[in-house]
Amino acid sequence: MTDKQRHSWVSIRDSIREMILNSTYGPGDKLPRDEEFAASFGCARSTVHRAMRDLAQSGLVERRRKGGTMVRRDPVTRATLNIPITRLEVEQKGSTYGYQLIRQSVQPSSPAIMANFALPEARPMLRVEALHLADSRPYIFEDRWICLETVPEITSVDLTRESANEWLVRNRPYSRCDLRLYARPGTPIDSEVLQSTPGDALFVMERTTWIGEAPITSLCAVAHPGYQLFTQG
Amino acid sequence: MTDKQRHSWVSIRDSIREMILNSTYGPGDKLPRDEEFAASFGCARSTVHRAMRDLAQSGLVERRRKGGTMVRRDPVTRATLNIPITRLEVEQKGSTYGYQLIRQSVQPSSPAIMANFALPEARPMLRVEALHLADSRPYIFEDRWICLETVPEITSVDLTRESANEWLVRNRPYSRCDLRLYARPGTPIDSEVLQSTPGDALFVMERTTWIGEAPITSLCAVAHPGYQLFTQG
DNA sequence: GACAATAATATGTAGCTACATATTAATGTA
DNA sequence: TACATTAATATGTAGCTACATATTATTGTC
Repeated sequence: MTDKQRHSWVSIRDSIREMILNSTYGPGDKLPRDEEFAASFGCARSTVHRAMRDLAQSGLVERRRKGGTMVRRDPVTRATLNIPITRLEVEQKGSTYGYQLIRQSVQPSSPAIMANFALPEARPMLRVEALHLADSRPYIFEDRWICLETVPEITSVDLTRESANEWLVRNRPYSRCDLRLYARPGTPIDSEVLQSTPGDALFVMERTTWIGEAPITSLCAVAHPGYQLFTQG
Repeated sequence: MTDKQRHSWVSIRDSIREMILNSTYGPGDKLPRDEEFAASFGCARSTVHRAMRDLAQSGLVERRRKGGTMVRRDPVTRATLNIPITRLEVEQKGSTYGYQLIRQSVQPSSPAIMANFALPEARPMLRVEALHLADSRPYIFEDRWICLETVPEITSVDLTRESANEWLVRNRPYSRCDLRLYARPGTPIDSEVLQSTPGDALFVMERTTWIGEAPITSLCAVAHPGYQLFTQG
């Protein structure tokens, strides 16, 4: 009974997950308290806690203080996307990276950008349009807005040499990042910049970041036709 | 000096992150050992460990036993996608969900599917083509292959009533999930099923799952024009 | 009965110890 | 020198205690 072998939190997690999946506990059910699980498994509460944290993070259960742990009624697939700096993404594929600043200007934030940041009123921003190249061919076109109040130093960065993407990633952490992915047909402007056919299906990534409540940057990145985004475990 | 206030792992994490970002420690640098950080912060090693785990998971640092902790040379943006069951996604938007089985047949896995699973040879699979509807309008069309060796029970499920999506999520856990996202122009077949214009830009999600080494399902989900995928914190 | 104050409860966190594990560095031997 | 053995080291995990925090249930008062 009280075998003194040590149980890893991974095995405890898998046991609990197994129980949920073979319907010992169904969707919406309340699971036993951590302590009870610990007693039944013959391990410490901290080990069960570690396992439960993992299950909660992966979306299988939901935990609330005092409320206990419940099996989520609506299981979700959680996938982690790794979005590297574009230069590294290109180089990792064995291609030569190129970068081209197209336009740069100070503007009040557009309504769309204000919406992304949920700002009630316009703020002065630096708008940077730039093209990333792989082997001299257009790879990703980005239209980026940088909040000058949050990142005043950006004005003294030479964006013809270093991409705003890279500078921000290396110099500005963010505490929140919203991502939106969709497809849209290429406009004539797209096709000019990306050297693609108008009407082609283009993959678009919109990314908005904050540090605390302060907006940092919001960008719309349009990839060349054929671009794919992967998950990686 | 030795103030006995307790430090939360979150504040420790933020302090370390701050140091990395203001270049106290630069990309590629080796960070002090956990114990040293603990001593300098005046907290326990376990607290530093907790903080470090979080930084490692978010992609800012990399840890190796004995090797120590290093600031990643190539910071990545890690975003977690929540992919709910399609029915719930539709209902959450306040729309009425509909489901329609289009075709279903047992086939040996196609080369493309074998590639997704990295299978050396074909296996018998159930291919299910189905349409998810929102307010009676096409929402997502999915072309799914289910491995019959791993999921033999699927043959006894009435897929005209319950979607394979839902049944699998509720009954088959997976240990690995590969995701691929891209845009492609709609074919005449797409436009027929999705009632869209041929050549329209369509958002495609390919998802392949395994339990252990055993393949479960691989599917290609094509969304209606205008579909967007979000992250959620 | 309505509502505020209080107690009970389950998870969350911090700190400690001890040991496991992976990897590098040092050492010994042919 | 080459190679296997051993030691050293930093992170990873398990177990314990104590306390914090959020939320629910209970109780008391009007």
